[in-house]
Amino acid sequence: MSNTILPRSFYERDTLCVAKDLLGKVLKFADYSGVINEVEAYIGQADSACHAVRGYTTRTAVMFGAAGFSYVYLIYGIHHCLNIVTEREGFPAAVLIRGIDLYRPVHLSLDGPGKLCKKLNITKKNNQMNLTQCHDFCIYDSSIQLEYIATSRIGIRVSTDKLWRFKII
DNA sequence: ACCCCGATCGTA
DNA sequence: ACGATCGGGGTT
Repeated sequence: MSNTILPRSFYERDTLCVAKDLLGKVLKFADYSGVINEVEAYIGQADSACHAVRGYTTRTAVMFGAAGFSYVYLIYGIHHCLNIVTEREGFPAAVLIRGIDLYRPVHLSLDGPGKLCKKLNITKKNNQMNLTQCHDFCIYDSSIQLEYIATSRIGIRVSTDKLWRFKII
């Protein structure tokens, strides 16, 4: 398993490429490590499902910022969701981490962005953190190459023609 | 100051 | 397939 932290240049690319490439990579947060197995892409103001569709606001500011930063928000008043900002500065986009196979400190399949954040104790306090410079919160490179499927995004009632959810099979 | 609704989850 | 749930983003 690689110990190389994915650099800014990894995230500062086309969001669909970043999303697919994140499959099989290792999410590290505090004492937790797990292999990413499901993600979704949210891309720019032309994507009506993207939070930034209505432009620059307090909440979406981080999506307009530098790639490789976390975007954590509360959904349904209950669940937190973890995203990683992508693309160049000024272009709002991110990849939602929907599932990981946790292998440290315990083996556990975490399917669903809310469950994932709850188990790892990721909340808004972890919003806007730089994932490219610290071993406490980052994503490690990996040579794992796996097949995946592309589907429409979960819980989204618009743009269902966009197959921007990617899941390892 | 307040209204509205959602990038979910668990149960059926 | 569907309803519970409620914090906070966006607008007044």
